[in-house]
Amino acid sequence: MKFFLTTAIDFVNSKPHLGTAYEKITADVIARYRRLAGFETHFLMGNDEHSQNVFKKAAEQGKEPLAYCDEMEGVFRDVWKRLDLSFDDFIRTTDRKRHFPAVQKMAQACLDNGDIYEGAYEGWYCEGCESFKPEKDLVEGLCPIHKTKPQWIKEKNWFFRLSKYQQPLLKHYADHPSFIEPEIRRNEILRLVEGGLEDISMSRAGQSWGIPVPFDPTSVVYVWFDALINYAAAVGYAWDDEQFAKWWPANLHVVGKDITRFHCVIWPAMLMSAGLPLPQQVFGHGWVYFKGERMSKTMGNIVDPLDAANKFGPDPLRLYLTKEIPYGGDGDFTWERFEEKYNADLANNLGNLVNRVASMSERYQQGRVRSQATSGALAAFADRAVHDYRAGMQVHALHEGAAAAFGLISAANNFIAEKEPWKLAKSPDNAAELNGVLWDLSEAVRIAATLLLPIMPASSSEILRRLGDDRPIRDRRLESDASWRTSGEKQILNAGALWPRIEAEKGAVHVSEESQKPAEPVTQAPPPAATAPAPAPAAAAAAPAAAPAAPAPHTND
RNA sequence: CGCGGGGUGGAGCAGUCCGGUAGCUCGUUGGGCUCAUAACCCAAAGGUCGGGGGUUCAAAUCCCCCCCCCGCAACCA
Repeated sequence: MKFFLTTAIDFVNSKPHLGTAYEKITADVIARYRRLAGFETHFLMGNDEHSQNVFKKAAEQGKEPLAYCDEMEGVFRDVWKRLDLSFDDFIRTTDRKRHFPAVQKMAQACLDNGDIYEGAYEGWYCEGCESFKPEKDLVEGLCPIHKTKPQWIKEKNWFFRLSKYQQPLLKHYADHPSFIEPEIRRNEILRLVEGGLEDISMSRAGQSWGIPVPFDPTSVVYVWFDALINYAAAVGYAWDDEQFAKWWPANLHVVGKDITRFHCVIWPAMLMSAGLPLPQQVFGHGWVYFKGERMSKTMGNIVDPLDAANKFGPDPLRLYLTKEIPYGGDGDFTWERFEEKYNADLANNLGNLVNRVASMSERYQQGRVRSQATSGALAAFADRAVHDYRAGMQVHALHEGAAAAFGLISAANNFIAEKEPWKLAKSPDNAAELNGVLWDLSEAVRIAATLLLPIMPASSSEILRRLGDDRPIRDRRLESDASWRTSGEKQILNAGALWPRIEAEKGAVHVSEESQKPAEPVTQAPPPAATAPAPAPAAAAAAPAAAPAAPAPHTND
């Protein structure tokens, strides 16, 4: 079984912020889950470069647009790498080998199918904004941003006959109820399409930055029409039929809720016109707000995901974003809450559990724990947790998957209190029972860590390593590794705290102060180490320690 | 009649589609334990589920009305 998923490609006129990272991280969790579940998985990400904003930004910096984009690719890849994203491919819309031919082929295919025609677009055009302004946005006839009078201009445009696809789209939605998820987005789109569709412009005249329209060299393909095609372009459309046949159609497009309409309306219509199969599903995730407010550059409240990743490794952030925000809905991020969850879930529960189990194993049995044939209540609990986890993850209820894993962790902590191994250790008569308790605990931890591999790859690998299993992530499978074992033995390593508590007087995570300031000219240097709290270096050290087990992007675990 | 999201114990949230003892995290209080990262376990206090009306044996959940909060120019997931 194959699974091909994508994220939206990003404009490169600014570096990724927490919201962008949220989409990539959750998509990565899905991708890693699919691999763990045994799917042959292809996870695509990329950059969207043919935007006038990108063009302008490059000009501002006195750079050639392409050179600027090359540079930004490095910036993006660096962030993604530090967040431990396991994408298999990264496409850029300036890719002349893959993307250009795909866009041109699809444009031609739509033309050949009679869905593209020449027309004129006219309206108020603001030169400062380089865009048309709807009448209602003008303030006393002037552009509200530039305070200048826009010109009424008429521009030759090629139009895509979107209106023709209203009924086919509605039929597709009806025939494929899970095409749009979650349900709320589906309802929005249904209503939108039921209200009627207008043809859309798919070209721009007189611009140089873009892909030439194959049947009109004086125009370039409009950035949205261009961008959507990346999904097909990446896997071979127009340049490798065999690869394309293997991966297309995509199983899942993960996108933000603001652009679901492009993916649920325009993109499927384009594919229908070009005679290609439609993706299986589009998932429109919600926004992550910062202290209840939308992150925006002008507000200056952009959170840099690397602020968290640099101090604690990517995993606490990955956990927060998947576990604390019901996937599909909006969520909120604050440093206080991040810290709270770090302490509760990682330091107090999972981390401490690993520590107690390892410590007792070492103290009582020199780290050697042998299997026992009979499995008790904890095993039954683990089975249920795995079941709940799969049920959640399969439908992208990532928060439920995470909760299931942590339910098992909690059960294990409970189990310790109930069995009181330290009492058993007082008499040799109880040796067998003690070993049994430790075995059960090590199994529960092993399974919980396995379930958490997609969410916290490096940390989970490290936990598994301490339990005597250092196989790479790519060799692990839910089927075999998330089931309770009744044979074998483990050599358990007691290696110290994975996540030292943040004992903050008002927060060790005080990069927050920086993040709240209005955006500054770009600081690409990591936050000053001097502000790091005492425990932080240890925490940071813990994750990197596991780094070798964490595959770099492109190596596809 | 603009659109959408939301209003659930002190804080932050889930549950609402498929009505039936209101659940989770944090915090508070009391107790337990000592393997562990002052962590862990148990118990308790704390809610008219925004307000009103309706349907029902039964409503946070379904129907109607009202109130309040947040987004809806652009960059932006």
